[in-house]
Amino acid sequence: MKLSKSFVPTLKEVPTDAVIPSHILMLRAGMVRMLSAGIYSFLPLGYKVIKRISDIIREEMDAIGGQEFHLPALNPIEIWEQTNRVEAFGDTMFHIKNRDYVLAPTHEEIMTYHAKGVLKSYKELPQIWYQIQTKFRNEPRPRSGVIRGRQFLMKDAYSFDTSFENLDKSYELHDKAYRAIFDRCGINYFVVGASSGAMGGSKSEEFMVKSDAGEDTVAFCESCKYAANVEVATSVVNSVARIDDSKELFEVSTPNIKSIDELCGFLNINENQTAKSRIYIHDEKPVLVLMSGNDEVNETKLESVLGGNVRPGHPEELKDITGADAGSIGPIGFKHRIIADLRLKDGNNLYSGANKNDFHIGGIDMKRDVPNVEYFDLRTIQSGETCTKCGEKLEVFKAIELGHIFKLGTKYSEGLGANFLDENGKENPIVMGSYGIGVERVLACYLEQNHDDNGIVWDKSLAPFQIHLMGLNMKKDSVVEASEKLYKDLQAEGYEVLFDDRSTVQAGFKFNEADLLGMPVHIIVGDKKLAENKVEIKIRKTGERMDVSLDELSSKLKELLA
RNA sequence: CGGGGCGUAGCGUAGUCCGGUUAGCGCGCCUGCUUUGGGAGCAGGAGGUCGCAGGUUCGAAUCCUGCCGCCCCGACCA
Repeated sequence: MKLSKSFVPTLKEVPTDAVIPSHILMLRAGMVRMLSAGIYSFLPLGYKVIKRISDIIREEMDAIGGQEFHLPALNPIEIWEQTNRVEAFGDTMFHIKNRDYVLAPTHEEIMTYHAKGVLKSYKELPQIWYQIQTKFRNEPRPRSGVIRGRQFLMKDAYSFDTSFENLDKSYELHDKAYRAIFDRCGINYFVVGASSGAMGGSKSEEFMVKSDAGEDTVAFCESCKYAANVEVATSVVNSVARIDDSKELFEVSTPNIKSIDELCGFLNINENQTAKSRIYIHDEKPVLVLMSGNDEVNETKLESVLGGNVRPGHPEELKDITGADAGSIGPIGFKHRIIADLRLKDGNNLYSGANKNDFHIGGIDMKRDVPNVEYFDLRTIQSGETCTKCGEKLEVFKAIELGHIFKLGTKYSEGLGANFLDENGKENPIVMGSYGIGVERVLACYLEQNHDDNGIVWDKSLAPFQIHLMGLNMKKDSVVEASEKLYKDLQAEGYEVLFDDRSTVQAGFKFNEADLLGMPVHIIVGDKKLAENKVEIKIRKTGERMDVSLDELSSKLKELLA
């Protein structure tokens, strides 16, 4: 592709709306342009990379027996009503105004619809069906460029099996395929066991990339590769020590003391001598949750302990329930259910709120004074805590979810009546799995991980072009002649070449733009070296440069781009 | 949906508090000449409903009201 005739609108300056590196680079390298919040047009260079990623996905999906579909984005709303997902998605689903259609946010229903009545016999299973298409979700807040958009490209696959045992096999196939895909894309990722949530599946794994732009928070152990969403992550934590001499309860005046830090400062005590109280509402009834010191309540853990949704009590409610405002609430005299984090188990000589504003109570003995308390793991773990698997330090950080594989079970086959006949002629719902990859996210994550101050650093697997050929002074006939010939020859050898043949820009401009666009190998044709029958090669990733004679160029490139 | 910020030429911005020339600057773009190995120089030029709609005023980018859009934090995230 000749740059003089191409639409690659690069930017020298950073657009103000872009914050994270991948977004900035996609805009600066002329790969995408925004149409509206969370809605992006892919320009030729960006779309070329999207096609590379899609091709890798396609190859690996086909390798496990996947069959590619092309499905409608416009769906009759009735199908979605059969699985109650119009309600489940709520405002996240786009609705068409002048006909009863919705824009598909995913395709479980549609794939199952096609399986229904067609996959009738156990002899026809298993099947793996997939598609790589645009999905639509009315995200309340699109962000981070292409990472969270209102429309986005997704590869989603669905497996159809006769049993949960066979589903395990399909699941394993996808697990392998996903690792192959992300490896080939050059992504540095890790796999997190996730809770399967409301989808009713038994197992689920997320493929994640560490990034401050991520929306998930995960705990990761570098040493043993333990990884878990912080919502469910555990760590080795010592419980507060029990002291031999258990004091009596006593009340202390603590004017204007609200936080644990203030309390510790005021009384000159340690954080682990305190028990923080949080009031949650569950089933319309208050529950007092006691945490040690500044430990944060993990609401996901709390919900799984209590069963069902919880919400923090409103400030107005707190006074009604406890007689005090937040900051002075405690277990002594509290009339409703009390649960506490495991760290507090059987602790004594603790300080907590007195359920009276500006007072705290000391000398609390959990065994003696809070006899009905129940203990659970309720804390949100923190970076630096000890891994329960190997004893090394855990790291907690933000991550982007690139892919998700999970075992759906029969929710959709039952909802839509997709059944098959087994060996005994008995009708059973098809057992399904669901497997997604955010295609643009692969691109964004790659860029997050592969750039330097000058721009993108493409690996040959995703690079839009393998070679960036530059004719430095295109007003000199020798340079024009030599670079044009190279352009043709290299293409004839099977390389994809971006040729900066512009006569209007200077050498320095071409170098900087080449660094921004980031093709793996740059070939620089200048008149001085050409006089010696040589050109210069630059490796983008290392910055290494070498002079190569035209005779040896072909073999050198084979070596570099093998 | 809550909190914060922003909206002036393709991009980046000054001017807005305190209303008053023809809305300024850098990059980019067009023409010409020069230059040609790390984002060139000189000269000339094009390009603006100052987000939109009302209002106040002799006069509004600037003040007031409403709306729209974008970014960040939070809520949300099958």
